[in-house]
Amino acid sequence: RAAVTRAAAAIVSDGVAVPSPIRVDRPKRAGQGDYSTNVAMLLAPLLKAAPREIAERVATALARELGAELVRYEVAGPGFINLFLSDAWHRGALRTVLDAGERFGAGGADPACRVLVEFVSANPTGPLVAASGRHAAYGDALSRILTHHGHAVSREYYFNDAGSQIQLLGESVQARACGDEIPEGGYQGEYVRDLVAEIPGVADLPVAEASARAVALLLAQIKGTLERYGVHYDQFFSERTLHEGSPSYLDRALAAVADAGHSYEADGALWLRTTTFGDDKDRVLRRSGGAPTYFAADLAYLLQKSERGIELQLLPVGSDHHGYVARMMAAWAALGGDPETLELPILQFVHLIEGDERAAMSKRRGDFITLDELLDEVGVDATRFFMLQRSQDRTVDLDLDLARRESPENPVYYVQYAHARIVTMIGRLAEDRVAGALAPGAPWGETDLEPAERDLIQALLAFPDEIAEATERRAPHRIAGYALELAQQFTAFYRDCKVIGAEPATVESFRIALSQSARQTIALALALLGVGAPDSM
RNA sequence: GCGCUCGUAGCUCAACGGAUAGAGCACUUGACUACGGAUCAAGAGGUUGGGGGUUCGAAUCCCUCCGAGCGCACCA
Repeated sequence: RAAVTRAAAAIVSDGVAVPSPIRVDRPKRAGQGDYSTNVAMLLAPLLKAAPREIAERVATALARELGAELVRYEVAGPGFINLFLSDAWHRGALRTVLDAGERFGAGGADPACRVLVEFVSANPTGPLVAASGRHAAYGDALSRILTHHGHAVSREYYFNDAGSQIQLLGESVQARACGDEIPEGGYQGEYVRDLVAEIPGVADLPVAEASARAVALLLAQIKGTLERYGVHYDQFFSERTLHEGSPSYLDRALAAVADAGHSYEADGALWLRTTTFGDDKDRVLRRSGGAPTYFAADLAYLLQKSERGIELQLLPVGSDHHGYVARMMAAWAALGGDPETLELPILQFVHLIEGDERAAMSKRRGDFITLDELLDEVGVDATRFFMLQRSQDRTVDLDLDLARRESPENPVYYVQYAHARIVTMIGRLAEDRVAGALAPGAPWGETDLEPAERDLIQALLAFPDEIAEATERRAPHRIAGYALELAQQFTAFYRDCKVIGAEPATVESFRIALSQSARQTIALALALLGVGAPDSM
């Protein structure tokens, strides 16, 4: 890509900027070269010349740039330049992959910045439900990808430990303990009974105390589930702390929006004029009864985060909360925040399907499948991969009967199998034989490469672009798709090219190195998804 | 009614301005004395919901219609 950019710059006159998103892609169809670029078609309007004529000029300049590495080129279609690269170029490329090691594809962020990913953040009024598995897998994988890309990422879980829902939880537990009817809108799940057993004398405690004890127990349970799922947080942030101190963050946030003239009193309540910033209607900050709303705490939390020097906040929310996006963006703007630094990706629903039935899920009714139950049945790796393989803006239908059968429906097994197979194969070789094959400057032969070898190298080289794409689109599913494609490319290579015993020994060395690079990159991609790369299955 | 998101192979989805729209599952046919058959090869399967526009080029961007999901509290 750098060579193409230089070649383009060489043919434009001074002062003309080369258009920035120059594409250098692997063509979908065979016979269209190893790589293909659209640069001539981008330059055509600027240079006021026919794309194919420009393509010839760029290609001539490119041939000088690349020397013998460019075997030939052709100008095709409306003005694509198809590039055919030498085997030596491919071998050199493999060397860079191998030498990069675990850092392959890393550090592309420019500029690198401090990012906060706040995800799941389910209130501790019950166990995590299966659908939370999507949020947990998404936030965690996104964090891993952003980190690999070079950003400094912290992960946070914001939990509500104050307010009406929490009081309702305490009342529900006490009602259950006394055998009374659960209050209107209260929590009815079996886990409420468990809480009664775990909090001795709960019926006689003050409600606030009962609530606090229940929250502590449920939060510990949630943390345990997340640990099991392989999701680690840097901080669990308590809403209550935003109300504490004098002045509290809540006080300061309210003062900040008041000073900026964005809040007003009406009907006895305090309102934030979110309509100034594109929201449908203004929102209440403090109720006429005097109690702050949850939204007011959101403002306080935004203020608290902005004081930590965070440069980008990512706050994935469920599609049922999408109405939240406009008001959060408005809140951020009212506090003087830069709209570029707050993003709320929307995650579509997970539907659990059992037989023909769509399982309804309600925490309050206690009618739900927990994430722990899902993990018991399906396992961590398969659950994570399933949750991550689809774009976040698609709903996921999770068929429990299918998942229980460990059917090949979930391609995670295919990817893991490819990894295990490489480990076993390389394990058959003596350690010094492998070390020799991988060593810097090891001879890898000069015979013609097989098509499968070139394809596999090109698949490996696509990884850094996939990281960049997944980062920009906040789209971990790109990595899941990549892992699958890479595993398929390796399997095709493995079918066509014998590794152990290949003649001459330099070819064997090269194929050992290629296999090792594939193993390393499959493991890396799976690691970004939080999925294990087993040595055997 | 207003808003957000989504309509792509029989099913589940990918492709987010590039060439003749790709995978997996299911279906049909074939391959196990094999560096791991949890595999592989081949076949069949499409007016990208309809219409219009922008562009050298549109599944992708814009408009409109149709359909689906979800929102539209001084709850969270």
